[in-house]
Amino acid sequence: MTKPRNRKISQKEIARILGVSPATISNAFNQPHQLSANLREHILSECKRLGYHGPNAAASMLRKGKTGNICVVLSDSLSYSFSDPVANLFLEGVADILAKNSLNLLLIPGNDADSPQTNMEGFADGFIFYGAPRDPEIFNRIAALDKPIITVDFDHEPYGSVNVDNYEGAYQLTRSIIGQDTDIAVLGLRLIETDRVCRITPEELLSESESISRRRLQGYIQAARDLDREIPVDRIWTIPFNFPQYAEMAVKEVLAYHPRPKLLLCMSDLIALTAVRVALRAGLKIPEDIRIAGFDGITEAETYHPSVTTVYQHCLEKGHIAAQRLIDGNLQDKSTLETRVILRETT
Amino acid sequence: MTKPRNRKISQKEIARILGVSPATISNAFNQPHQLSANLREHILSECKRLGYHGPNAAASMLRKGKTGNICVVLSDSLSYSFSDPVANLFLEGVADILAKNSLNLLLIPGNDADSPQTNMEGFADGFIFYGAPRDPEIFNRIAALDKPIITVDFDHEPYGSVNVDNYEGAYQLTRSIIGQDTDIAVLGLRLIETDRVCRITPEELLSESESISRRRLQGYIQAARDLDREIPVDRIWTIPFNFPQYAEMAVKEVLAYHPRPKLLLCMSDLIALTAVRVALRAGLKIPEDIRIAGFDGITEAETYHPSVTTVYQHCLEKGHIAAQRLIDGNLQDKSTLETRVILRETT
DNA sequence: TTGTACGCGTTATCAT
DNA sequence: ATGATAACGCGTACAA
Repeated sequence: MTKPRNRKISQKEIARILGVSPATISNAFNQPHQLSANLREHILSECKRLGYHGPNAAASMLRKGKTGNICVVLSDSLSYSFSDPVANLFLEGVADILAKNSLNLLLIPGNDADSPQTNMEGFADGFIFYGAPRDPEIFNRIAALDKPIITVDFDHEPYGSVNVDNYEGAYQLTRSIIGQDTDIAVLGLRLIETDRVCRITPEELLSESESISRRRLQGYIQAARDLDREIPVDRIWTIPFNFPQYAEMAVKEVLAYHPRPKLLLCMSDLIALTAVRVALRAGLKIPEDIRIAGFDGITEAETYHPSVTTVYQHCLEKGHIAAQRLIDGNLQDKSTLETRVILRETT
Repeated sequence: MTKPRNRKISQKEIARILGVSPATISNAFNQPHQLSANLREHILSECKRLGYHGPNAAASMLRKGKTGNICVVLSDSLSYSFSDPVANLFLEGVADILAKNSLNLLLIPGNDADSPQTNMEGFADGFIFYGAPRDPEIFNRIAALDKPIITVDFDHEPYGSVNVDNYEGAYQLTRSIIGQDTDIAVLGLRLIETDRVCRITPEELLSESESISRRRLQGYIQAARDLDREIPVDRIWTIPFNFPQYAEMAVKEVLAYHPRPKLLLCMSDLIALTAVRVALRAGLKIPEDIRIAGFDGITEAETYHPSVTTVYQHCLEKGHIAAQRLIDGNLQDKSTLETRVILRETT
C-alpha cells in the first residue's frame, strides 16, 4: 500500500512553532499545575490546531517506564472466555476499578495455540491471571517480566491470589439438597485432560489437583460421605468445555444411565440449565423425577423456568479485589471469598 | 510499596557482556537470517541465562513506529459486547486473521463514560470499528491519529467498511413467513435513543437513520407493504439493550396487546429466544398461537426447542474480511455481506 | 514559571 | 556475517 503519509508532528516541533520549550508542552499535557492556566490553554488549543494529539505513546512509555495498562491473562481463548458469563462478570469488576484509576484493560488469551510472536505483555504494567493459563508457558513468560502479578482462582507461589471457596460451596450445597437421595450423579467440567464427554476412572478420581472442578468435586463427595451416602465414580461425568453442546451430550448419557440418578450436581449453571432443558424435553418432571443444581449463580439461573438451585460466587467483587490489590501493590495476600447456597425450584 | 527492583538488563549490556554489538543481539531476535545459526543460538541461550527476555516493547515500538497490535473499537462497554454472541463470533473472526499475521488484538470500549485518560489507542497500528461507538467522540479521537481504519456495520466517510444487508434480510424473512397474518408486531433493538422498553411514535418512525435496526425495520415494513399488509406503528416495540430482562418486559407487553399479534418479528435471536420462552410459559402454542422469528443466526436459535426461524448473517466471516482488509491496506472498499433466511419450528 | 540537556533501549543504515 | 552510529519522541533533573 502506498502511504505517502507525512510523519506526525512532534512535541519538539510544536514547541519551536509556539516559541516555548518542549518541556512546557510536556507539562501542559502531564503536569497542568506546572504552568499558568492561560499558557496551558493556549498550548492545548494550538496543539489541536496543528494536529498534535498528545505525547507519542511509545516515547512516553519508554521514558516513564509505565504504560498505564493492566493486563488480564485469560485461561483460554478470547472467545471461550467471552462466552462464559462468569468470566464476563469478573472482567467487568476488573474494568470498574481500572477505570477509576485511569488505567486501561488489556486482554491476553491463555491458549498459546497460534499466538502472535509480538509479545503484548510488554505493554502492561501488571497482570491478573484469571485461572491458570491452559498453556503454562504463558505464565512463565510473563512471570519472567518481573512485574506485579495477582492470580485468581488458582495459586502459584509466591504470588498473591484471590480465590473462591469452591470446596465449601459444593459441600454446603450437597448437604442442603441431598435429602433421601442415593442415586446421585455429578456433571463436572474439565475434571480430566480430554476433549471428550465421558466418565472418569477410579484412578483419575484419586489424582491430586487443586483445580476449581476438583475442589467442587471433593466438596460433593465429602458432603455425601458425611451423610453416609456415596457418589460412585461411574456416576461422575466430565465435559471438556462449558458449552451447551457438550453439556447436552453428557446430560443425555446421565439420563440414560440405569437407575436414573435422582440428583444431578452440575459444576456450572450453564451445565445445569442445559440439564434442566434436556430433562424437561425428555418428559421428566423437575424436581419430582430428577433434581438439578448448578454452580456460580449467574442471572439466568434465577430467571429460568424453573429457577435453578446454585452456589452463588461473588464474581464482580472478585474482579474488584484482584484489580485493587494489584493497584495498591498488595501483592502477597491470599484471600478466599465465601459462597452462598441458593435453593430454588429445581431442587 | 517498596520495590527495590533492579532495572532490567538491556540489549546494550548484554552485547557488552557477550562481546558482540547491540545490533547483533537485535538481529538475533528480529532477523534470524542475518547471522549464523550458531551465533544466534548462543546469543539466545545466553540472553535467557542472563535474564534478558527480548527487546523492550516501548523502545522497539518507538524505533519501528509499529506496535504489532490491531485494535477493535467496540460500540459499547466490554461486558455488553462480550455478552453478545454475535459480537463474540465477529471478534473470533478478527482474532483468527490477526493470529495468522502475528498481530495482537486490542479491545477498546465505545462508551466513554469513565474512560481512562491514558489513551490506549496509541498502542495500535490500525482500527476496526465494530458498530458506531456509542460515544461519537471516540471515533473522532481515533480518526485524528491518521492510522488505518475499517468500519463494520456502519459507514463513515471516507473509510472502507464491511456491512451486512440488513434490509434485504429482513425483507426476505418477512416475505417468507408472513402467510395470511395481519396481526404483526415488531420487537426492535434500540430503535430510538431511550433506556426504556416502549413503543415508538409515528414521528420517530419517519426518522432517517442508517442504523442496523432501522434497516431491518424498513425491510419488515416494505415486505409487508408489498404484500398489501401493514405493520402499524403502535405494534412496534423497542428495547434499549439486547438482554433477556428487557426482551422479557417487551414480550409481555406484546402478548398483552389486543388483539394479540400472530407474528412477532424480533430484531435479534436473543430477543426471539426470550419471546419463545415467555410465550410458552404463558401457555401459548408455537407456532399455532403465535409465530416468532429472530435475526442473526446464533447457534442457540438452532438448538433451542422449538428451533427458531431467523436470518443468518456471516459473523465470523465479517471478522475475517475486516481484519484481512486492514492488514492488506485495502482501506477504500465497501462490501456488503448477504444474509440467508432459515425457516424453523417457530414459524 | 519556563528552558536546557541528557538518556530511556532499540533498530535501520551503512560500512566493514 | 558483524559492528558503529544515529535517530525515534519524550520526561525529568536542574538551572535560570
